Amino acid sequence: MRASERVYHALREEIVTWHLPPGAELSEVEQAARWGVSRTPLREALGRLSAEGLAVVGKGRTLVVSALSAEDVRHLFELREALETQAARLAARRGDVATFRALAARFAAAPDLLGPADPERLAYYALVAELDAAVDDAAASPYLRRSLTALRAHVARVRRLAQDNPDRLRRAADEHRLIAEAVADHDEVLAAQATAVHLRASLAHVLSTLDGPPGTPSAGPSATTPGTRRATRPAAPPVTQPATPLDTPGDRP
Amino acid sequence: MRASERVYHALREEIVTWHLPPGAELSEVEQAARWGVSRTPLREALGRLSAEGLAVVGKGRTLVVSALSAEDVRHLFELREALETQAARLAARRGDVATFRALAARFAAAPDLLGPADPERLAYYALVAELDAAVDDAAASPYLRRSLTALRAHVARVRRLAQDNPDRLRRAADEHRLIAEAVADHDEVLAAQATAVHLRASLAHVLSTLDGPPGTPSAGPSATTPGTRRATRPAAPPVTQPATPLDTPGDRP
DNA sequence: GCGGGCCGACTTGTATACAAACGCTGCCGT
DNA sequence: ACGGCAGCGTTTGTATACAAGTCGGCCCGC
Repeated sequence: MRASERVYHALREEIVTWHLPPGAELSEVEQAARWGVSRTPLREALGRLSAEGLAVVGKGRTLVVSALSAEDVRHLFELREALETQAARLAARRGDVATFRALAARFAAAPDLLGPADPERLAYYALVAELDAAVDDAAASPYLRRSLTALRAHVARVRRLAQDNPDRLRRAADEHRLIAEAVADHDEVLAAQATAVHLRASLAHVLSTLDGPPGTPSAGPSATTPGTRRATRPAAPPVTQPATPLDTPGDRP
Repeated sequence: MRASERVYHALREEIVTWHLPPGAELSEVEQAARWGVSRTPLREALGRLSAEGLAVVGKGRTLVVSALSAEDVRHLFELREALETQAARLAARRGDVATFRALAARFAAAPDLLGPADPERLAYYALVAELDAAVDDAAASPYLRRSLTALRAHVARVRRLAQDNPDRLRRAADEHRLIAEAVADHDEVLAAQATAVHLRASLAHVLSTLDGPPGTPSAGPSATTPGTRRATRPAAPPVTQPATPLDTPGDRP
């Protein structure tokens, strides 16, 4: 694979997973040395990240990882609603019934995925990714797909920002099931509206984990216990900390 | 200004204006020589064009100007509908009444701009651009704005592809007026729907100038005369011709 | 005669060297 | 003591040199 592409995917992954938090400086020489490539392919990678909005120019000419405030999340969901409702509408128009009926069934069984095992919910999120991919394919709209692909990186970053509790995930699974059912029924209006419903609920959940730092009520870990939030993650109260760049990965010196 | 940015804007303009038609090869060395810069900034420019979808990889690793078939136009408008209806909705929610009332009035008077003078309709299209900018500002949604900005290049390219007759432009002006009125009224639903109406009408017009090469009926140049279509433009029947790269611009040897 | 493989030229991908611009620090003047 | 300015250092922007891969054509063998 080309060096520029390899570095692009690696940096993108680090940004999405918050290993490179907002505000982290993306110095060309430093990153080039870190990934064992020259500045030329690295610049290309940074250019793509910048075009995607994952990196922005800082104070000087320095490129930094873009911020992600609560306001940014709101604005991001405004775009997301536009794109995903349209994708759902087109998928409902053109999609294959069996595909989405099967996905709906798997979402109906999704609570089985949310047991104590798999604390990262990898199986659940893989299922969500499958639905996204199926919608993209069914929509069959290249320009829309391109925009959605760029959007997904930001969405994934938000996912890591917010705390997902099992209760929310169960509700989300049902929202996804409704979307899949509507698409399978070729019901364009319902598919779009079900998508909008899901996005609004998702946004409300994300914002609730951001605005209420002490511990707003709602639901606990598994039962209705008003337990504490924000357990495993490195905690991001102001969301935009200056950020430490982290040391080199597993490359040779 | 930076060389890479200058070349990027120049190439983008050439692509949008069909001076570089679909299929035209964007050889690095050739274009670098043509614009009097090195390959490094030129590669950055090509990277941005590629990220925008204005350039795609051809058969080898050669980059060519992206095609724009009737099917592409349909797909483009699927994205456009998603983005612009949302922008209109948000603008209606947040926009300033006076601004859009004034724009509506100017669109009401738009037929005055469509006289025999100004055959390129620069004044009219400038007004449309003003409305677009006002909607973008009022929507105040950075992620959405970014996507819209990228989209506009493709839309501008389509505009040059289609033949705009005064009759269609008068109708379009009224559609724009309705959008501006709805935004001024803070009517989100109507603003989005008026935008959708305009886009569907616009798409239908564009496709009518593509699918019916001989001369479908509808309306003539100014009256109801069933005149001939396709007058001034270089004529693009298969839309995707191999394209001649055109000679160098006004740069020193 | 036709197919496969080799060779060559041209393209892009990468590395490095050079230049310019910006920020920062320290000093000097008021 | 504070503000401004100048010099320096570090950063990005650009150019060029080198490497690698690929496409096309040609030749040879079957």
